[in-house]
Amino acid sequence: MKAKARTKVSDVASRAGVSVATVSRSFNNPDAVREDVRRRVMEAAQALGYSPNPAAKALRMQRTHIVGAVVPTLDYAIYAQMLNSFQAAMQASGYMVFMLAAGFDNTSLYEPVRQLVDRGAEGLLIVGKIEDPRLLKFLEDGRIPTVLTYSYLPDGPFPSIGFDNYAATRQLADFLVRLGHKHMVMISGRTRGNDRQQARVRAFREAAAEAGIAKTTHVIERPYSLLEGAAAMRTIYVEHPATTAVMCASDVLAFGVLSECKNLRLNVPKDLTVTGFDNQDFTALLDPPLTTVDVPALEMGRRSGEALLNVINTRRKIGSVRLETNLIVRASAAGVRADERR
Amino acid sequence: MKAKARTKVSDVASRAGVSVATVSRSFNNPDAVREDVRRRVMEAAQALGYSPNPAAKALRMQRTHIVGAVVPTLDYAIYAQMLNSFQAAMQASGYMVFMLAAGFDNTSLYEPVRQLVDRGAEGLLIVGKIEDPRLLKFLEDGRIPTVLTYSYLPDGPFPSIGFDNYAATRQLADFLVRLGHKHMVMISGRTRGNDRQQARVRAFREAAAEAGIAKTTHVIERPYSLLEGAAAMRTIYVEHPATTAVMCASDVLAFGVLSECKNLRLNVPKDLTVTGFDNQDFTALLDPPLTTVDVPALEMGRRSGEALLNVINTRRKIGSVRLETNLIVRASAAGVRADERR
DNA sequence: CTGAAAGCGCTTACAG
DNA sequence: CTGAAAGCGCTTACAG
Repeated sequence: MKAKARTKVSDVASRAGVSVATVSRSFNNPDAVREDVRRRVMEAAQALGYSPNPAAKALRMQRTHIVGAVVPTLDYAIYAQMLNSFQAAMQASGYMVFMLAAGFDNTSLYEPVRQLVDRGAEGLLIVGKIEDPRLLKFLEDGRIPTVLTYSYLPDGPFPSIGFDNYAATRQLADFLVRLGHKHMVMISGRTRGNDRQQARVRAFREAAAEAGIAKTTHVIERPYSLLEGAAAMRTIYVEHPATTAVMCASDVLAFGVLSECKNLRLNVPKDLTVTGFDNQDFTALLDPPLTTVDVPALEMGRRSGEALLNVINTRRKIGSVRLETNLIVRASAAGVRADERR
Repeated sequence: MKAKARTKVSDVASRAGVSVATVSRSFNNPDAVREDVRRRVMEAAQALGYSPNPAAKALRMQRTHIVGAVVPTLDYAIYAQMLNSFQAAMQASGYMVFMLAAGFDNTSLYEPVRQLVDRGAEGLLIVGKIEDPRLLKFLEDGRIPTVLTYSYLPDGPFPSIGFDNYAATRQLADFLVRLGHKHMVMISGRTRGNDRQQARVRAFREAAAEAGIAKTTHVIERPYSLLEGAAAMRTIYVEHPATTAVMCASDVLAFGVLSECKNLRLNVPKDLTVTGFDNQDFTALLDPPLTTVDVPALEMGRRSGEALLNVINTRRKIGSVRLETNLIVRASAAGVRADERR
């Protein structure tokens, strides 16, 4: 068993009794071909199951119609959704996408991204701020069309389609402060090479500082996972027993926390307020339903696709877009009991 | 701003003072080049940041080193995990992957898969049995290396790396029968064009038939989603009030069922036994922890990658691989109370 | 061990 | 409106 030879322009040309130039024109510039000739060509192509060789086409046109998408992981609903809608947008415009799961740390992205470009990616979608100077230089020197997403970064060298991680987190933290919480812990994701997490931690700390409760608030850094959320909750229970609110940087961490609260016989929200981030579908069905922040994953993916196409086609600098987030208040967050207002 | 011209073999050649043939050989057949010459070439390439044009290489070699992966959706942990490990395996061997989310119905896969091949995919990974005759003919006529996954299909035209959906479901159903359940409902995913779901439904029905309880068992078909699981549970509560066990074809459906049970004041497992499928990480943290079936997603992805590489490189027919699943018994499943053993 | 040349399958400027 | 020919950037059989 061996690969069958693909039919090529010359096959179609001889079957239709025309030159290869005419076959090519029939596909790419149909108006330049007499109608009956074009029809004959198309019939021949159809009969032979012809489709142009993408490598030959790419070599000749200097366009691969491939882009690369760099996400932290596929195994997290927000990124999967984003990628789904990005992919759909690109495919609708005739682009294919190479997907790369590169982890959450953006400080050593050069090698993997370089590989994407070497393999033909004409443009790139990258989640978060680029923290790797080599990569930055490579993209700028090579003038590689690049769009960042997830973070809104209006001052950077590349357009970004994202939301304000600081503002969204700050809104939630301020909300908890107003509910009377003075002993709060934030469970953040890994902050190394991750501007989104850094912004969230900063928002939490500054909210606490401005409320005058910096001394009674803490940040615990953990990888995103259910089990890590649960483990972090046990740590909080032991090391910060006065805590009345736990703010998680992701719904998955919060799910773990909620589950551990059951083991610890802590009632949420009576004994403890818990919040998440992302508004994943399961949050509404947790017990109690989770207060969280709605993030426009599908819209980010779609609009990032449009933006990237724009940059690729026009080669012009375009502006960043700041998408809205929404605080979703559900039963897992409530005010502090009078006797806890120390 | 315009794209910068990429450096090409001839640039490296002139900088190193050799012919393009020698540059090419230095990369692809280093032993055929004198050591000092090769070093000079490599230094020149390094200095210029050279990497071979993939389109030119693909055209000349008639190899794109691209494969396509067709999954139902990215937004479901099992497929995301599978794709992650498939991708890693392919990348390790120098292959890039075009990803395609094509939905759960395999009866009209021809167009999207054809696009993958037209865009250069040399081989394909497809989740589940192919139910589209046009696609089958296209793949067989074109001798396109193809590996199926998720389903174990030893008798089909393509090798498969998957598990026995019938056996896994049957094991679970028989387990519930032994616990004394006589009024069972299965919430299955959509069965149209989906051999995995069909096998699971068949396993459930045959288990019930052999236990002599076919008349008191039912199947409800719903899309995979939390909310659909919850909605299905309300339907069961109203239309099949005698039900003592609900078998869900996915953990996500079961999560929805569990959540709805809380609203309905049904205690699981005292009033109702609930089971899932896939052993997603959250199942252990549900309240109560969910009885489910562990599916080897990562192993499927990795081994499918190895199998596909094997077919691409050797062009030989290879055998299918049947992976093991494990019944994970947790608190959500228990025997029927004496007064319910009607 | 090295180089000149052919050719992979396209598209398009040029000539008619 | 159509065709002959050049050329995109590689690799490799061939000659030396």
